[in-house]
Amino acid sequence: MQSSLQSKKKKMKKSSRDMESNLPEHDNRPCFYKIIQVNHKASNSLIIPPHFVTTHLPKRMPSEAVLKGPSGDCWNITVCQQKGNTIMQHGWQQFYQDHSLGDNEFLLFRHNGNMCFDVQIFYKSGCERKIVSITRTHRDSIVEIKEEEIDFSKIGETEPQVQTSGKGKRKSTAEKNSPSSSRKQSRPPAARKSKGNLSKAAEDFTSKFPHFKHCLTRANVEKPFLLAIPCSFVKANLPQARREFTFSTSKQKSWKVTYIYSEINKVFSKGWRGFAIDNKLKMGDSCVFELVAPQKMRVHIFPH
DNA sequence: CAGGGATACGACTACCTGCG
DNA sequence: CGCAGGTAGTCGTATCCCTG
Repeated sequence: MQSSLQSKKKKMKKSSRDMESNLPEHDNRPCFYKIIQVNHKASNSLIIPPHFVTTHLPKRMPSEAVLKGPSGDCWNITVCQQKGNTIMQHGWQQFYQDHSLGDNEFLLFRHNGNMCFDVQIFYKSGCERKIVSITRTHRDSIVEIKEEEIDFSKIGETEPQVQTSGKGKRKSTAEKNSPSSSRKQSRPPAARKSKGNLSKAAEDFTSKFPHFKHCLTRANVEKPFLLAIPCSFVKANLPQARREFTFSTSKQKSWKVTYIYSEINKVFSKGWRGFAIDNKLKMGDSCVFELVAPQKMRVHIFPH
């Protein structure tokens, strides 16, 4: 008991060290923040806090500002005066859309001088967004992929190699436990054991985009049609809030799929059913889910 | 280094709600 | 009423990490 407490303390110390290491050192640049409220106004323009304008911006303010996103790409924004406020207008909408800003997300604007701002984006949980925009780089990459246009059906024809899980060095709990576990018996044996059965093509798949691989289970392709998302992927790349994603495959078609975030489950639900049916997904098929943009998922299907 | 406890995560079921 | 969507909870498995 005590040992587990100690390990927890160690983990906490480690995570706090990690957090500290991410903090900018002695950043004295003037800054202001904005919390995004999803509405028509927020997506069209952004008011720069008047106090920030008077204290940090030149009186003869240029009519253009530059926002440098977390990706390093820049957006040119028109700055104008409206009803006594200084607002970012033309160009802001593009920045807003490219970053798919969501409700209660937090933006930190650091002024580098010359109306140039570094922008950091944080989820409402307080964690910084790392994957943030369809930047030029990303757009280029998407184009690259389109140009390559891999023929997935051909890849699927390659002999699917069933990967022996072999991860656990020790005896699994299942082996240790008696086979008469009531819960275990209540489930069809085929419903499990899907893990580690990714096809060779799926195993070999690599991408410059964040992605996760998944071998489809019964629950993915039959009622209740849910697709669980690995927590590690959620933590690293997805918002801690419900979002509508656009799923696409190599066949120039897209589906709207709702991503549901809760303390217990992180799943794709609404819309996934349609996607699974339209693509004739079956238990045992391997899929790679590639996050090519904040709310755009490209799905590579490798038939079993 | 092996064994075992603790824990995180994935898979699944059950149940509720809303809508046609 | 049936179906689809959404949520909460349970259980099994994999993995981490401590101990001997």
